[in-house]
Amino acid sequence: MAGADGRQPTILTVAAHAGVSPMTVSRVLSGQKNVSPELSERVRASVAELGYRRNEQARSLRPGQRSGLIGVAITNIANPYYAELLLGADEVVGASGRGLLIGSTNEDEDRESTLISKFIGRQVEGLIVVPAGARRHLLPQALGGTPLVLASRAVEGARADTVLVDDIGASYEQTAALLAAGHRRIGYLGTATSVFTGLRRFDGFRMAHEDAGIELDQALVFAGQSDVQSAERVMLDLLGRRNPPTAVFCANNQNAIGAVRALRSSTARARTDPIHLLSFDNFELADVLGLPITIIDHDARELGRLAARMMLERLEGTATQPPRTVELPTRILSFVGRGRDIDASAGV
Amino acid sequence: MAGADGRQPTILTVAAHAGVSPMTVSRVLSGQKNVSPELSERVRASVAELGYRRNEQARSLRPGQRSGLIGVAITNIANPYYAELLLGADEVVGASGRGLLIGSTNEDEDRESTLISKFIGRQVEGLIVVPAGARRHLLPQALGGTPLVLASRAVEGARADTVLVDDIGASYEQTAALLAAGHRRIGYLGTATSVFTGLRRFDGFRMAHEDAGIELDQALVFAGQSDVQSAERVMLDLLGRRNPPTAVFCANNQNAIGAVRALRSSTARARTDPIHLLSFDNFELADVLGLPITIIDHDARELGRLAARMMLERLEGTATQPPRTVELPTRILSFVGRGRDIDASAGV
DNA sequence: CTGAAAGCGCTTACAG
DNA sequence: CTGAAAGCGCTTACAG
Repeated sequence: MAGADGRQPTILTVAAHAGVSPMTVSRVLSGQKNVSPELSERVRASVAELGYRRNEQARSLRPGQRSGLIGVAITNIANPYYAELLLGADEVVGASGRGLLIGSTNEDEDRESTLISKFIGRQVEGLIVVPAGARRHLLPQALGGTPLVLASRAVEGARADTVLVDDIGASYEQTAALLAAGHRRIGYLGTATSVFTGLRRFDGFRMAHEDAGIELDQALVFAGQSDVQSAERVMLDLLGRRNPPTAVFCANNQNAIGAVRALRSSTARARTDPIHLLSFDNFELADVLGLPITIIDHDARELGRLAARMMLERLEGTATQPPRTVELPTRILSFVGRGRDIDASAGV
Repeated sequence: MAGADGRQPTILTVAAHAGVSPMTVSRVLSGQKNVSPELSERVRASVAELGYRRNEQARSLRPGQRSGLIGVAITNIANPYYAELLLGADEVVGASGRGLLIGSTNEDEDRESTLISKFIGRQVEGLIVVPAGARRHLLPQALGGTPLVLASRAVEGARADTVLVDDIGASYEQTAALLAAGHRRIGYLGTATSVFTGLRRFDGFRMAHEDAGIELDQALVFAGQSDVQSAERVMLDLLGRRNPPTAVFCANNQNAIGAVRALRSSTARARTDPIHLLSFDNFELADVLGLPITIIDHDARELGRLAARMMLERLEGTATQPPRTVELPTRILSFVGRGRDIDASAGV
């Protein structure tokens, strides 16, 4: 409740109301022991009556005090994958009593740079970033000592704990499985290889071909789609060819959804031979589409939790070792065509 | 870059480095005119060299200065609907130079109350909330003058600009359309009617029945599912009955997805007569499922933008009128069964 | 155009 | 157990 003058009550207002010094109020608020029960009770009553809330900005100004803020910069908040990641980070950070300052970078490095600069200006204790690129603003000298945790994508030269997904391994193994099953023409739909995960997933795809001694047909490779619409267009192109692929590796959820849309479009449905989809990332309803799909699933929320935990360990001084890189394992889900499959087999 | 003592540079560090007073540095930083070009240039050089960043917490401590923070409390960040809303708010708030402090309430009123209290302690300029309930902590006397914008759901007694979706109207009209098309047994899958949107959407459903003089079969009404799994279970129950409904109104995306899952499960697919789905909220791949679906679509990102704009208008003093309530219109998408329908008809 | 003084709301020593 | 003094990093008057 605001005072009669319309201003928020301060620690002085409370002190005057309770008839004690500001220090006593401060001690009660921070839960210190050395306050007599009577004064403590009087302060508490005044706080409640005045609707006083401690000004965290003022508190954190004193040296040794922390802002209680973690800055999170994400390439696209509205992508369900990153929304899950954010929720996981929120869980862990919130439980530590801290708050989350967020911003969507829209895969724009300049926006990311500005955002991070603002976060630091707001005295965040640490930064969790899904980096749009690998530029100067993420290097140690630009961060001025603010701890950094990178999620999903690594940045060369950054001094940062990094949480990755087993992109290369899972892509390699599942591509190898398709090749072993006899597929010889496998299409590739992914983001640009300038994106860290894009490159890694393509590398797994490429290496599986090399190791199997099967030449990769560059005419079937499309690396450059970051949204559903462009993925759908590219897939329709593939489907319309005289000699279309028998399987398609979709390197993220947006590409997979685009591929599904193309497959279910009227013209494509006339096809008789089913195309096997391999999707890196799970997506809603994948298991009930009636299409043969293999999903490389991983827990985005857990990735967010893990990133936040690594951050907290740094902040609480538990982690004094050099930056670590952790790879989250993946889980394989297989759905054969027509109807819903209950028997999703777990692997890796 | 940190100074030699490992501490961040302050305005004093910069002043000493540039050989000017702190005030001159402050003037340059805030872009004031009354500084000679020479000094201004020297200050800028020192700022760059020292890697100085203004401490926003300290700056905002002075009366008349604003924190530049907006607090956003959302029931579930990972729901794609709210993730979109958040992105819309981020767009508008970010463009105003402010930052977003966020938290997921998980539909828990206590968590919401704590979160809002923390936001206010951090001196947010305003609050954007998708309220989990309608308790004291959202009433004017609890907010101490912090402006509040409510999104998706209204709260009685709150002094807040409110952005709603046309829940009642759209539910009414589309239910009426189903009844006019001859449906007499329409199932209902929704969240609890204690949730604001849950009640409004059910009201539209109920009133359409009343006005059409058709009795609503309570045995077909399930209001209490807020996640996909429970919606799927309830839908399977409905489908397993001797006399199942011919259409089902799903009052949000989670219930619709659950319904789709149930419809596509092996046993249910054996059915010959298709069940028409009416979904309040769009969801990914709805148009390519090959099921007869009517979608009541609305733009969550625009809802987020609108909420943020209303907040900014309050903050910038443009809006001095009493709180407003705005209803966002909906758009109707119709997909008939089997295959993908290009001809989505727009309406309302 | 430039700067010395005071104070925003809080907490850290230090004194009793 | 309690409180007066000083200062965190900045900006608002006020003085030159």
